Amino acid sequence: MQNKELSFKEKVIDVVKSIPRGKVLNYGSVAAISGSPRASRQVGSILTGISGENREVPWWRVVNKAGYLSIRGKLYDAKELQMKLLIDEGVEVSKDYYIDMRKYKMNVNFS
DNA sequence: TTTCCGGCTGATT
DNA sequence: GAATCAGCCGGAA
Repeated sequence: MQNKELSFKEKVIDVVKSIPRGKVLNYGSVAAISGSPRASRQVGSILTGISGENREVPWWRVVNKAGYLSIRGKLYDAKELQMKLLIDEGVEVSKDYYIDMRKYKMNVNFS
């Protein structure tokens, strides 16, 4: 462990854990807060590693900008779980896996 | 170090 | 909001 600071992966996890219940955040914002506004894809890749194994991180509150549950590949089955969890928190999710993030997206403030 | 891949984003349409 | 194209970025092999 040579990095004095948290790795990008750790930062992303920390940000996702800070997302309040009933709110959602897009990958771009999480990536930006983590230090790389263009590394949105990495965020998704990292979330893949915590989903199914780590329940302390509300990865289901992270969606893409279009409000779509962008889960693909391995987590394809988790897509239904994500929708269920979001609805349980009060977030409206369409049967087509789309979220009204215009109302549920968390306000990110750049200090 | 180079190469590849991936839960994306922005600009257009 | 939805579909298509091209560009970015970090981690693993």
